[in-house]
This record gives sequence, C-alpha cells and structure tokens, in this order.
Amino acid sequence: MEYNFKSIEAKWRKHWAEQKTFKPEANSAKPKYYVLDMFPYPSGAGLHVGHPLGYIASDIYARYKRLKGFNVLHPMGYDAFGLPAEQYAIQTGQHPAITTETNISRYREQLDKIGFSFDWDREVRTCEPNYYKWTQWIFKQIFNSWYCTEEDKAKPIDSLVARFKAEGNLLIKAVSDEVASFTAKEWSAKTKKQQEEVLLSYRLAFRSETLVNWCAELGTVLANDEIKDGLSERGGHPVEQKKMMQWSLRITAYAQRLIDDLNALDWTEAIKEQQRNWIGRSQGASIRFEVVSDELALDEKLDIEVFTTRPDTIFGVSYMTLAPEHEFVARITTDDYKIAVSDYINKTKKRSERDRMSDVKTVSGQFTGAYVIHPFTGDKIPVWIGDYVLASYGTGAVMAVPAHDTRDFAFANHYNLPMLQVISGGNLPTESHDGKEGELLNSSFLNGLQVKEATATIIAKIEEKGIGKGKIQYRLRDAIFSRQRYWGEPFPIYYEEGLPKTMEDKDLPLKLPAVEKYLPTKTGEPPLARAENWKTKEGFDFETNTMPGWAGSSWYFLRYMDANNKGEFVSKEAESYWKNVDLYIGGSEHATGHLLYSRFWMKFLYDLGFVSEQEPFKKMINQGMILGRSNFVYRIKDTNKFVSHGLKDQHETTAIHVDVNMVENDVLDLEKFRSWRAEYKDAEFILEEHNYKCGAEVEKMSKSKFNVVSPDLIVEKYGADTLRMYEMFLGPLEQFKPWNTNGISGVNNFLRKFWRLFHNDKGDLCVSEEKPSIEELKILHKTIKKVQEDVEGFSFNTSVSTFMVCVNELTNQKCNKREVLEPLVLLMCSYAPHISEELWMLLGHKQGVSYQSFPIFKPSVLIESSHNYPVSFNGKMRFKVEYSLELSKEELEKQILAHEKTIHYLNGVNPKKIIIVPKKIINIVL
RNA sequence: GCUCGAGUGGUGGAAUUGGUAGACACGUCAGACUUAAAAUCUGAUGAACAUUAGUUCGUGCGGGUUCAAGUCCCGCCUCGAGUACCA
Repeated sequence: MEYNFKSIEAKWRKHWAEQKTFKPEANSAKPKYYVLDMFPYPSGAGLHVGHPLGYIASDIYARYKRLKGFNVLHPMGYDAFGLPAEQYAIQTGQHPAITTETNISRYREQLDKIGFSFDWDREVRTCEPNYYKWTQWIFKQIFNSWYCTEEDKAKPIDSLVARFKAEGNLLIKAVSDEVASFTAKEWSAKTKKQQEEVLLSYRLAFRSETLVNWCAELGTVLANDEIKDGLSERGGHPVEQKKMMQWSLRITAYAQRLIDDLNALDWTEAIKEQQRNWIGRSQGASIRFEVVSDELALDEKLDIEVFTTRPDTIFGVSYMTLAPEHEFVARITTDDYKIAVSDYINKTKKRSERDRMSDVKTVSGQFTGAYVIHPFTGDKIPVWIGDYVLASYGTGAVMAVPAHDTRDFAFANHYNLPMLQVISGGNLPTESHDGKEGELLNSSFLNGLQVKEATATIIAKIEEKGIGKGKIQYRLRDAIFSRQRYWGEPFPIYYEEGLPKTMEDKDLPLKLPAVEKYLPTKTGEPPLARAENWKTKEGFDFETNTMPGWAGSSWYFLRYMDANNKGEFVSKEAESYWKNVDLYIGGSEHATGHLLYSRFWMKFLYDLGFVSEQEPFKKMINQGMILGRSNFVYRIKDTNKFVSHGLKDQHETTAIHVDVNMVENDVLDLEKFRSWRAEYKDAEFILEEHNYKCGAEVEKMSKSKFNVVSPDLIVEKYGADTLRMYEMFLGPLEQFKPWNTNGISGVNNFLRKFWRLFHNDKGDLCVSEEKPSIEELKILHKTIKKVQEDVEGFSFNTSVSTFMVCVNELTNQKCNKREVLEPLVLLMCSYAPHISEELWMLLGHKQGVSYQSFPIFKPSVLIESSHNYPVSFNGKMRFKVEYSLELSKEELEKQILAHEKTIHYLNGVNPKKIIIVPKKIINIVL
C-alpha cells in the first residue's frame, strides 16, 4: 500500500473527534500540564499559512507531554469581539454575531484539517453571553474593590466602608484619587450619595474625565496604536484630543508588583524588558517651588510641584518649565505675557501629542513672566512653558538643569538661558553632561560628594525642610476601559442619580440589546443608546459604553479550566488543579497589551482569593511572523511578452506581482498564468532552460500582493503531516521568516521514506521481529536523545532534521526491525500524528499511539571517537562519545584506556581520574 | 537616541560546556531506470590551487585570550524588532 495521506488523515481525524482522545482526564493523579495558544480573532480572510505556526508548535509540545505521562490541557477558542465585524455591520446592517459565527466556522474547518489535539469541548468565545457573563462578573469584583497599600493588595470595598465608619480616611493608605480627609463622624454625616462619590475615588474601576483620542467620524475613542499620522488607521478620519467621561481600571496600583514578578517568569528578556519600560519606574523626588508672580494676591501662596530623577542637580536649576496645559499657567502668567502665552498655547494645541512626540528637534517655549524661589539658594527662577514637557507625566512641570539634561540644554541654548555645571566631567558647554558619574560642585553643602551620596543627602534635606519627598514615578497610566462601540461586553452598570450601581449577579449576563443601526446616535452617544428600553428599562439607566477588546482576553485562560461551568467563572477544584498556563505560545506584539492586562487581572483575582497563582503564564515562547514571498513576472515594455527572471536585464521590463499559487519552485505555470486574467490570454514568454523563472521578494502576506498561501492548499496537496513538519522545518520558531514552498517536497519525501521503512517493494507491510544490531540501536538511541532535547528546548526545526537523518540511516541499513521502528513511531507521533497512528495500528496495536507513554531510554556511553587534542593543557582532556547500550563505570574506563587514539594522545601518562560529566563529554584528569 | 535580537555556502538553516564549521533540506550538476518524460534511486556540490593522495583560505570588519574561537573578551560596521521629549 502506498502512503495515502488523504485517507489516513481523514480517518484519524474522525477517530480522534469521536473518541475524544484529547480530553484531559478528570480527577487525574497524573501531573498537569497546560499548553495554550493565544486565541485568534476570527477575521473574514480565514487562516493563512502563518497562523498555524504557533499552534503546530504547541500541539507538538502538548502531544509530547501526554506521551511523557502528563495530563494535558490544550484548548482553543476565539477572541470574538472586535472592530472588523462591527464595521461590516455598519456597512451592511448584518449583525456582528452572524459575521463572527460565519468566520468562526471557517476557522474551525481550516484548523480541523491540520490535526490539532485540541479539546474542543472547552472552546470559548468571548462574545457568547455564557462567557461574557463572567467578564461582567469580574468587572463587578474590580468595581467593588480598593487597593490597600499597607497590605499591598486589593480588598473588598466593604472593608473600606467599615474603616471609614470606624476611623474616617486619615490613616487609610490606598491607591486613590485625591480625596479630602474626613473623620468617622464626618463620614456618617455624609449623604448616601456623597459617600458613594467618595468610594468612587477608591474603587479599582472608576469613572473620570480623561483626555482621549476621539474620532468623530467613527464615533469612538481610539487607542494610540489605532492612529497613524493624526488620522484614524481605519478610514483615515481626523482624530482630536477630547476630555470625556471614561471608565478606567487602576492598573497603576499594581505597577510595582507587575515589575517585580517578571523576574520569576520564563519569558524572553526582550518581552520582560518591554513591560518594564512600559511600566517605566523612575526613582527620584518631588519638590515644591514657591511661585512669585505679580498676578498672585499678596497673601496667596502657590507652590509648583516638580518630579525629578536628579534631585542631586538641584543647584544647577536655572529655570522651570511647565506643560502648556498645566493648571497654573493662567494663574501665574503676568499681564505683559498673557497674549504671548495664549498664542503659544493655541499653537501647541493644534499639534497633536503624536506630532509633538515625532517632532523632537524643534525647540519651542514661552516665558510666563512669573518666577519661583529656589528652595536652597533663594534665587528667583523664571517659569517658562514649553511643549517638550508633557502634562500627562509626573506633575507636568520640570525643574530645568541645562548643564545635565539634553532637552533642558537644547531649550536653554535656544532661549539663551543661564547654565551652571554642578557635576564634574563631561564636555560642557558643547553638550550636556547627563551621566550619573562625577563629583558635585557649585552646590553648597553637596560639594565634593559623589552623585549617589548627593542624591541621598539632598532627598533627606528636602524632606527635612518639608518641601517634598523621595518618590517613585511610573510611566504606566490607568487603563481606559470604555469604548463607544456596539460589539463588546456591556457593562453590568446602571445609573441612579448619576451614580453607577452594579447589577445583581442573578441578572447577569446583561445581554447586548438589538439595535437597528450600529452607528453612534446623532447626539454622539454610543450605539447602545439606540436600543429600546436600554436607557429606561424599569427606571434603570444603563451604561451605554462597552468594554474594550482586551476585557474578554484578560481571563480566558482561566475559563478553559472549567469552560462549561454555569455557576462560577471557574470551579475551585478545576482552578486548584490546573492553576495557570505552563506554556503559552503566541506573538510578541501583545507585550504591553494583552500580556500586561492578563497579569493585572490574575493578580487582582489572586488578591481576592479567587485564584491560587499570581501569574497567568509561567513560560512563554513567541513565535515569529511568517512573511509572504511574492513572485514577479517581467513584462517587456509595451508588449504582452514576458521575460524570464534571469534574462530580464536584456530588456526594459516592469515587474508584476503574480499569484504565488501559480508558481512552483519559482517556475511559472504558463497555462495557469494565461487563464488567470483575460489580458494575459495571449501572453508570450521568453524562457530560460525551458522554464519561465519568476523573481521573488519577501513582503508581508497580503491579498493585494498575491502572496497569501492558505494551509488548505498545502494539506490538499501534501497532507497535514507534511504541512506540520514543514512549518517546523522552515527555521527557528521565534524567528521571522518568509514562507517558501520550495523545500516542502523534501519533507514530503521524508514521510514517504518513513512509510517505506515499514513496507516492502510491493507495498505490503513488512516488519521483522529480529533483534536489532548494535548499529541499528545506536541510530535509534541517538535519535531519541536528540529529539527529546530538541522538543524540550523548542528547537523543532532541528528535530525534523534528526528524523530525516535517522530514516536515511535506517534505510541504508535496510532495517525493518520492530524493536527499532516502534519507538520511532512513538517519537514521531507528536510531529506527524496521522501517519504515526496509522503505522502504530499496522504494527498491530489496538490502542492508538496517542494513548502511549514514551519509553525512557537512558543512553549510556561508548567511546566512539576523540579529537586530536594534545595532552599538555590544564591536565584535562575531552572526548566526544556516542550512545550505545549501558556500560558500567568500570567498563567505561576500560574502554577509554583501550581506545587506540586515547592511548596515542595520553602518551603513556596514566589518568588519575576519569570524570563523567552529564551530556557527552568525558574529562580525563591527568 | 535607548533596549533587545541577528549577521555562517547559490538558498532556508545545523554546530553540545570553546573541541573535525557547513548537519538536514532546497537548488544545481552527473549517473541509473525509462522509447521518452514525470516519479524514484545513486553520487558530487564553501572557495582557490593540485585534479591522485593533497594544500591553502574560509562563519560581517579589526584586534585579543587559548593547544583550540562561529562560540569568550575589547573596539567597530550592517540589518531587523520594540520604544521614544517619561524630566
């Protein structure tokens, strides 16, 4: 029988689905292992060949872990809320749920063809009411919590109320908005409404006026990454900065824990570093400067607070800069400067924050006429405004030290402001001296100290004087949590007298209402305001915003543990068994989004005792994107003649993208090309070596470049096992690489060779029961060892090569011994599961290969070869050894000494000791 | 600018703790089988000289450590990714 992948693969897919082969055991005594892929957004375009890359890798690992005796959870689902389906709904009126459903079935169909070992009974979809019921429920918990900085954890809001009743808020240490202090008595005296307002400043989900990117045309707030050059990425509509009432989550409360706990994670340093930078911890001090301005009344006292990471340079301060939006600007600007200042503010308003950021070189600013008093020298320091200072970071004000900060330096040079060096070294006045090395000078009591000592000294002094304190500032902002969209989770919130209230658990899920149109209302309210009864239902006034895309994806990994639970988001037993994800595979583009929010939610749920781990993803592998490889034909100018790539320089040509599906190994299928488009029907070709060779270039996969390769076509032509192995063979998992079908025949050949090992020339099964030779066992053991190492180290590409070598060698040996072939099938079954199942069955096993446990081989050593190293170094000598059957240590020593080359190079010196180190090297101490 | 990663044949890529650089595959060339082609199989394939054994040079560039460097150290160059007026 020939290797007929079509019937084999169809048969086993059906078998696995029917037998529910990949359902994890309930109440298992086995150790657990949770392998998860980042779930996809089901887009209308379907899967291309790049999507399954990570899924294949995780599937290999999941199957491998099952063989190793683990109880493996390996689920899949869909991140199904999102903008494309909503946009489609706006254009066509089709409900996003229908679009989503269609796309999901297409995805499922494509996924099913690749032979993944997902447990589909646990599928989750974020847009299903049964799922988002729990997203809403978690939101409720966040809303009903506050963050206690004493215990450094989130706690139920009731505990805060109890303390307010007992002691007021004077001693409460919490992450909150600015709240006026009150006593227990004053608390009790407040009305219900006033109390609610106070609590809102403490809740971890809160409402506030926030500056957002508002796109009027789309009728929604946009995230920074949804804007390109001041226009919306989708549609190219103008975007403006606007203050809007928005829901936010107090992720900043977790900033330090989010940084600290990164250390223990087995993620790439790059991703961890990205998160650290995003959170952006800087240590420094906040310092208050007293304002002197003609505008202030005589008895009016006003301080400007600045944040600086370099309090040690305080004696070098020569001016101060406020962000143009700083709240004090209008109050302190003197009459003489009012016009200039307001002109300047108007000018900067026109430039979006993004423009300001991208245009770093232009220095601009304006003096306000006001001064502040230097707290140590008593000097009058001019106050400027400048758009290089951002209102949204720190206090929106900086103390400028031009001698030791590049930006202050540029500003001071431009406006001719004074500059004083206070730290030795550097190339002043050519450039500023930003480094933290050197000795303090011109700094009164700090003179002679090193930067580090000076920093500590000055902070102590500042605190002593009561003008500020040491402070840690984070770049991370609270996460804006509302979107003016239809296709997202409704908030379980209604309003009474303008105050938000949560719905009862029993009334969840609050389902998305039907609307006749998916656009915002004429008055600019979100689409949900169009729903009948939404604003008036039984006197309720529901929140019309919906949650952002990342809400549902911040906890989905927990739902898989117990996907069909109707009474809880996850049961205590399921959670305490599966705990968290052992291996997470997905792209690195979510470093500062999904991966950060998930960690935040997990920590929150941990604080409230709902889960037992603080981190959702223990180990993560980031697979690289698969790029497209575009093909070109070269049309000779003004003709319908096409010249092969190698000869194109002889003519004047234009390169034209051709569909890569008409090209194989860069050779164009002329017939397909002629029938591709009417204009090419009569195309003529200038060939080289009887073929038309196309040019090629690596680009992102896109429809317009005709370089999208669907996995379906590959499966159709070569089978799923070939696709799986080829995607792994392509190169290291983490690397960005172009899709290139050129090498796929090699992998396909290998699978056919593998098949032939078990069959004779006539195609009949032919497996011998004879004992294998030492040579044959060595081939097998070498392969087992190498493949195991590769899988554990995620070097899937090299283990494909290892299999190839093994099969080549066994073919050369004409080895068809059962004792060799059986373990090989087991080893192969995570990579190429269909063919392995079939062969396993042909070998006479009743139970499928997916139920087997991996044989543990302990390959021992046999001196096989040595290098020509001289003996005269370090007293150590190293030998390369290969694997064979077990040997005792004594035998091993004997073999080493008996080895011809060893004796030669030992030069008659007797070794004192032979050290057998792990892996393959033996050290001989002379 | 900063952070991280990477530079190896015609191509994708291997290379263990520093230990025979180029595994494996594609491509190319030659051969076998065929009326022929396809498919399959076998062999060759870093470069230069010698064309027989062999010799020399070779992992982005320049130094260094070492018996031994793709791998470690110092100084550069190039490319990719992320981030950016964060005080």
